[in-house]
Amino acid sequence: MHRLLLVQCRNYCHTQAIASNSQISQFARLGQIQNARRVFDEMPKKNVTSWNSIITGYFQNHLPNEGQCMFDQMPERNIVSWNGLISGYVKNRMVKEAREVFDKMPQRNVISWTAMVRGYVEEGFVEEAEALFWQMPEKNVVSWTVMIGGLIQEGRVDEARRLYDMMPVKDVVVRTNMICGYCQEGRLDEARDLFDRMPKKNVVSWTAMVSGYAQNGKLDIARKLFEVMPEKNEISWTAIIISYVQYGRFEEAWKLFEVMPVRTTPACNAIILGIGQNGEVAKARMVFDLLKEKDDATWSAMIKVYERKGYELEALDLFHQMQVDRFRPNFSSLISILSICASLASLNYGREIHAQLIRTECDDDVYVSSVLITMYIKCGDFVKAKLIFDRFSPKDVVMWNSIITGYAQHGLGDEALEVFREMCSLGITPDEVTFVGVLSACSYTGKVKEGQDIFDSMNSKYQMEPGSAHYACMVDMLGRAGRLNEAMDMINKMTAEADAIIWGSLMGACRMHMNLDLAEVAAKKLLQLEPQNSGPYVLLSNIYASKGKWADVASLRKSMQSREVVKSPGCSWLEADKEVHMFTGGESMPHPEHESILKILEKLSPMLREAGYIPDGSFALHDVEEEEKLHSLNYHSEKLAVAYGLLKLPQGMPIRIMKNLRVCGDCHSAIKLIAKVTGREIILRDANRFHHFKDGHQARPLIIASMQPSGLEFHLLELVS
DNA sequence: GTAGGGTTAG
Repeated sequence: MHRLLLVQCRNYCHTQAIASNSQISQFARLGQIQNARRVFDEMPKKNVTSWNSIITGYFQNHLPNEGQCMFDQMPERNIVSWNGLISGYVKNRMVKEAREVFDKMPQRNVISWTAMVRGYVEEGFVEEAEALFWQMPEKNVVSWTVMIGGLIQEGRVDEARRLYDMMPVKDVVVRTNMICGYCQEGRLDEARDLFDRMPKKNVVSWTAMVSGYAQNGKLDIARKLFEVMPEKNEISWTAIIISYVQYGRFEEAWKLFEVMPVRTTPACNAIILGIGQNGEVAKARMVFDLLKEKDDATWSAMIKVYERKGYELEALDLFHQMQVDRFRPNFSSLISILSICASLASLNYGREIHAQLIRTECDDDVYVSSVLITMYIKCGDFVKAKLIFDRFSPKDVVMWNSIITGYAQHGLGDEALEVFREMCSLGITPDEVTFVGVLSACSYTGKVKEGQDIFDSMNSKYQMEPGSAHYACMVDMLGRAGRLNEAMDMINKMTAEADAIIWGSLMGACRMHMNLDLAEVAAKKLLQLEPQNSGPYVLLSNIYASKGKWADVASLRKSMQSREVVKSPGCSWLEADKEVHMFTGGESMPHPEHESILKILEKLSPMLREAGYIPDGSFALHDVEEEEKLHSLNYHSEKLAVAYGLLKLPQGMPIRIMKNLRVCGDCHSAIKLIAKVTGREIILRDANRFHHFKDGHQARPLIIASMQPSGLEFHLLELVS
């Protein structure tokens, strides 16, 4: 009787220990190492498995020191304990420590060897892995699989196949691995052959084959296979959705996303990026909000969408929120935020992000450096931009493009051409973007001859077919120079249809040179291509009004109303007295000091006229009486901002203004003269580029320390909210 | 499902 009780008691204790050990592992897997430890501590009788479980738990939770410490304290060890230590170090990317354990352990089995081979494979030390693999006293299907995986990882698929053929016994895992290897190299037929000959397929092998087709652009085959696979899991769904997004097939991606049974984080991340970049920003945000388990990529996907779609403030807000939710700013979110600093010309915030990149050692990267260069240039700090550019080596074409485009945007045509020539002399082949940069530099600075030569060289020297952006530059260049007929010839010469940007360039040039006939042609084309763009309506209406064709004016008005075309309100801002002041055209939202601003403009008026200023009503957007039209010109936001700068900023300090739209032609000539008669330097950044005014010229920019004083982003947030 | 080695998405 006693004996029976004792046995029962032992069984009970044994069962209890199993339950507790299992709990330890479960907690550890969930990342709750403290709970795991509590269960461990509370066990009345721990066995070697309890110790092994808690040690593995520490390594899983990236606490290798604690794991080693527990190992050192163990009352007894078995081979599982030693193997656990090896794989623990491997998981923590400490292959050297793993090897020390491997060399020190009293006995090894096939698992010890395989774990060690795996350790080398993970670190990319495939030579070491191979050496060890061939020394193994015995191999099993797992060991072969690990080695084959290492070779595949290195792109050595044929060698992997040789090993695969040598294996005495193959199972579904190694077959799937080999299939993936072929898929990664785009060798789909060989993958498919293995797949078809598999004696037993599982969901993983199906998914591997589906994703193999999908990743190689064979989406329709992938989809067919996906439809017929006997069982799907979240990974299968995610794989095909991500591929649809990657190949720009957002509709199909969304349709599948809607019906997938379990939505995973990677699928949501891809969908946010896909539909967001496709313009459905609100829907993307909905997916973002509904996703409970966000990861780094979720946040950066949404931030990127906001950045790409021009929602700067929302992006900054989310970037802030991301950190409130304890996500460290990651590489891709920092890049998005840098682009936003560039578009807001917020140098100080940009510098902060730069510092953050340096701290996290993410700055030594060709991609980051290019974005940094763009940021510094758009914020007006050429010196810093050039410094980063000069220091980085080797530069890729994107980095060259960053600096060339940057110079172009500041009207520094000579510098842009110089860098372009340097690039070519170093043997870097320019791409489409390079030519857009160089041609626009030529256009802004009136270098028609150089521009034409470079345009011609695209085809003759680089075998590159000019695209619509290049034609737009040429039309702009010829148009600015007043060679409107040549610009029109350029358009007619195009093989493809001219787009809205090209006709817009022609229209702008016609307006500049008062060629009403061609302007009408361009505006009518533009009307068809962009019915929501208010520009051509206004211009046509002005043309008709100037000819007294009032019936045409009225019908334009009508179609504008029926299509609900609205002119997006112009808005300029500048910093004075440590505050950002915003100006809108018209009188709907006057600045508190509106009266004083008007007085300044009134005072300036005779001085400007004397300096040769003729108000140009053709830029005004209403077909009102001429007198009134000229009056409303004075209300353009950029002029108000300049006047306010004159009022508030001390003499000698440059007046820096930003505008959300392109500066109007009248304001351009007026501000040029304001700079002259007041002796002030004025830097205006509009939606398109920078304008530097000094001594009555569109000046060459000096080095500008800061385009925008501190705190802009937060002021903007306040202004909007 | 008590502890140690391998496959599919990112």
